[in-house]
Amino acid sequence: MAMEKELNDRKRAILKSIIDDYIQSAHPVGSRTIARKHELGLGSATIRNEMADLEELGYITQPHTSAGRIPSDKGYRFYVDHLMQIHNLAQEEIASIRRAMDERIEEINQLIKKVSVILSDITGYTSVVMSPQFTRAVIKSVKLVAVDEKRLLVVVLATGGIVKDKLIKLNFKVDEDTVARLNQAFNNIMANRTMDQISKTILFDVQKHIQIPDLVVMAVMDAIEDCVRKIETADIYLEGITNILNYPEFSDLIKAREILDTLREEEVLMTLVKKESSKQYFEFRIGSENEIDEMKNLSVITARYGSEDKSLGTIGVIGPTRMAYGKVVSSIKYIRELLNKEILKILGDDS
Amino acid sequence: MAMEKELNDRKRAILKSIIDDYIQSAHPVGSRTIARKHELGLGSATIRNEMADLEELGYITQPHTSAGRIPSDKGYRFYVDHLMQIHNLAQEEIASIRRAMDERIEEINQLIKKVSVILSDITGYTSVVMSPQFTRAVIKSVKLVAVDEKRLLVVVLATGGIVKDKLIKLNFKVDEDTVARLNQAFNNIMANRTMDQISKTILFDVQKHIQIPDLVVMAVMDAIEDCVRKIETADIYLEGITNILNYPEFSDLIKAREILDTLREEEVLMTLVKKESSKQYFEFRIGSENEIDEMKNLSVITARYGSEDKSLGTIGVIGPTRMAYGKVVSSIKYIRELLNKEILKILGDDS
DNA sequence: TGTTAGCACTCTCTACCAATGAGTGCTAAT
DNA sequence: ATTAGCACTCATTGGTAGAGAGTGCTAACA
Repeated sequence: MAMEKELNDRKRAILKSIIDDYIQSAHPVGSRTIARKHELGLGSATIRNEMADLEELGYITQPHTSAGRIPSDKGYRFYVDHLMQIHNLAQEEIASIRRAMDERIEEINQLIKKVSVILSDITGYTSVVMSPQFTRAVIKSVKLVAVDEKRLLVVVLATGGIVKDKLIKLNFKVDEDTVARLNQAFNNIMANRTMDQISKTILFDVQKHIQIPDLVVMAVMDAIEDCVRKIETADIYLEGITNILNYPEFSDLIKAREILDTLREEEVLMTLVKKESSKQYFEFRIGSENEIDEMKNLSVITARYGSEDKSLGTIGVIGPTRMAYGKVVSSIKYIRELLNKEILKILGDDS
Repeated sequence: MAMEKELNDRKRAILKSIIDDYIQSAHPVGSRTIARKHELGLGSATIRNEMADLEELGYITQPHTSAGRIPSDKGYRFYVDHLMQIHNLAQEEIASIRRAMDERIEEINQLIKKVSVILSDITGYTSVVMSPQFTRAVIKSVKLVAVDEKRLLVVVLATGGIVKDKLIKLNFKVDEDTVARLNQAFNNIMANRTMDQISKTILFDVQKHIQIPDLVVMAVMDAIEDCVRKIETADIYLEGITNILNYPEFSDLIKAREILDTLREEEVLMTLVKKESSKQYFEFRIGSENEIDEMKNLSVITARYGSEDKSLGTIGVIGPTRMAYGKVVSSIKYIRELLNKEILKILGDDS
């Protein structure tokens, strides 16, 4: 776009200095500070002129006449797109992540939760991680296990090696034979189908055929549907919400509480984490770019995880617009890799 | 104790007025306020004298010379033991609880979580609910289900109708026959035993006997142990932490954050929720009565739930010492009853 | 003898004001 | 084109005076 041509190298350097400084200090930064701390070989007056230009162009603003400048959302956007440096994680950070990931984790949701904790620990912001979502799961087989006279464990095995189960309680006693027949019947209907390929009418036929009370068949059917739903819907883990309170921009208790409450709403998280532009690997939503009003002065950075061709879920960080973007990006990158490896370990390498 | 005799009726009435007022207003309450708002038929000067006595006795304190009085922990303790009124829940509160509990819940941990949310909603404080804990669970039976060639679902059924399962991944392929033999063998060893009655040596014998690779047997054994551990340990649900930010006593961001962080630690919650004096049905820990330093100006109210003779877990509320004790007690009472009923529905009525 | 009105006193809180200082924009010199 | 210098702006800080709420004490009263 034209925007990129708007700024010559010197303006870019100055903008970068301002933002780097502001991210670190949280104070409006003035021309003198830039002239001193960052070695641009320019006097403060020159910088002052450039800053006036940058303000005119909308990259920075002045909270009041006699204060320094702070980046606008547009400024951050330019920073993220063109200026930001992504320095690698420090050796000790890597070590601490490895340490945290050390213990063997067998369940996928536990893994997601742990990753979420690590991400918020390492960045110091709030993390949000979505568990893998397997849309239109194909049922490989169904198993029914009689737990006791009146209870059945329904196990659904889907492609990709995913297993979900559910315990149901019946009003009737069912004998071994009945369970076996149910088992058979359900497998016949369901194997290699997705849930929406299974019409209730087929089910109805079977029901007549195997002579088992309607209620039992229905209960099992419901349980299976439930399992599939669990496979197909994603859980969201949010960690380190209280980190929000660390940042001066939220020192207003009322505001802070508002944000905390907003972040606790499942739907809000969903909109943060949903796959929007499927091309991009990383996605930045900076301040006012967020749809939700309460988040207009937060930034959200998300990335897809999963294999190259098939994204499984999203991993992300929420913080003030004045966020250490570079650091967060490198953290997410690194943790994303780890997560991918671990998921492979759990799900196995069969597709 | 002697303490009770220390206070004549008039002093009690005044103390009650002070505390009621302070709970509601959060401002130090002066003699004039009491004389006006509460109809005790006394002049402010009289009340002033009594207040001086109450302060001497340690029930109230003065933040500074020219301020009103606020209750001390000792004052709250007396209030809770002798003065507090437990008014029933308002009709509309009951309605809103019922509404929230309306949908059918099948899993016990979901139930606990929901109860926790309701409790924090209705009281406006933070709630903490412990899931049922079945100490020294007796295994009724074990079932192994071959999910696919290399994976086994281990299902443990314990008395009380509790079922837990775990999926394990083997390094070997196992055939139907092997699974059947494993199944048989484990049931022989484990049925009607608690975990600690099962020595590894017995297991070892079996292992030799049935001619199945050590690793497989071990893996299954581990999984069973894991299931039993899950049955025997309690989860804790904490809801409405951000409510903390609503109360002026925590308007200091640093303090607030400290408390939020403390409450996120599992061990802390454990000490709050552990069954201490097994006689008492309700338990109050007021301010300094708490062991943990960070909680010295919080109060915790807990109650046991479960049947008369056997307590299953704990349900409680955390708030500032200036808490609406009466309201919280009635809320917990009511919700406790609902919880008991729902648990019975889920676990069934067999012991 | 218990209760209360009155009063001097204490201490926090708020409003207001002046001084400080960081930062700017503009002008003139380099 | 750059920069030194200067007048100007405005948030922040510290200090002070006054208001207000509440107390303790004394003296009067039932």
